[in-house]
Amino acid sequence: MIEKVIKALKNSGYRITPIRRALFEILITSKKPISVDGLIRSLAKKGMKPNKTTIYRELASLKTGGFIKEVQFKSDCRMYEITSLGHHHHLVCTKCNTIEDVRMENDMKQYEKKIYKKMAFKIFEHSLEFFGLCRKCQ
Amino acid sequence: MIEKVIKALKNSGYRITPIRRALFEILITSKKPISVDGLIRSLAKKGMKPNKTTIYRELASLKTGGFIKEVQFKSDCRMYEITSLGHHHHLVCTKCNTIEDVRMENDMKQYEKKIYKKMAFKIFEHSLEFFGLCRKCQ
DNA sequence: TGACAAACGCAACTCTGTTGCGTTAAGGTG
DNA sequence: CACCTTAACGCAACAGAGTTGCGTTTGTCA
Repeated sequence: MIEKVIKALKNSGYRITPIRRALFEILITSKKPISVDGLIRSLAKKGMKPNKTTIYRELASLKTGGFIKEVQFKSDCRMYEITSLGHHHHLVCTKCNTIEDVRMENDMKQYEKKIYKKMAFKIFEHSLEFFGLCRKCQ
Repeated sequence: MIEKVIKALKNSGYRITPIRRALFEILITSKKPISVDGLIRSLAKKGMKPNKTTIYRELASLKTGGFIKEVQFKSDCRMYEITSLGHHHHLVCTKCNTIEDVRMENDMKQYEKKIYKKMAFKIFEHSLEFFGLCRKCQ
């Protein structure tokens, strides 16, 4: 998995630096959106203390490259996740803050068609987040 | 419309100050989410130059009172809209930045039931935004 | 192994939003 | 209508996320 991504990065002209590799390891094993703060702390656990500027620039670069995706939840916290996980939606537990993924694309396509017919609005992308209580917190 | 809201505010113990009244006039006539910056500029057009602290506190207070709702789109910009418009979703044009509303609650209820059955996640709230091109920008 | 540009670190900065505190004024009471 | 209480307000200082400029380091390719 990681080697596949590394290869894709190389093909896109990215250099494989220790930080970049570690960053992808974290994003891949995390499997759910992670904040800049979370990334920096995960990197610290690997013994790396990169400057925050580096992280921000890295995320911006990888985002324009299409390798990662920015997700916005309530309040502040911008979060990032790997795009290779495919498009999906999030279940955010308002109690323990864990995030689960859900997939239900076919249904959403229906919506988008309906909206285009009704309002002539051409949709390219959407973001859908659910807030509630996870199994454990109910 | 505005008088109805004013009455509801009074009933909830809010005082009716010039700024607060103007704020609701703006939110009502806007009919779509508006940013803090947008609010301050709209107030300026009415000849009011309130301190930004006032606006932030006002929005926080009205939010906990349930009179307004915070909406998060891509990137930064927190936006606010009146709750009396009812729950709905947004069509954000990525070219001209205009925002339209869509309503399709029944369908979403179906989703939430499906998710509960499948994943035992109890949903209380969701946010759904579509990004694309509006009729004019296509 | 040397050259070049991408990647990096550092410091200073910008922008959004917050906090503390003293002042003003909305609205209820006599 | 005058008075009183406290919500609402303004100001200044602050906090945190993210950005910019610039000089240095390092990955990669010839």
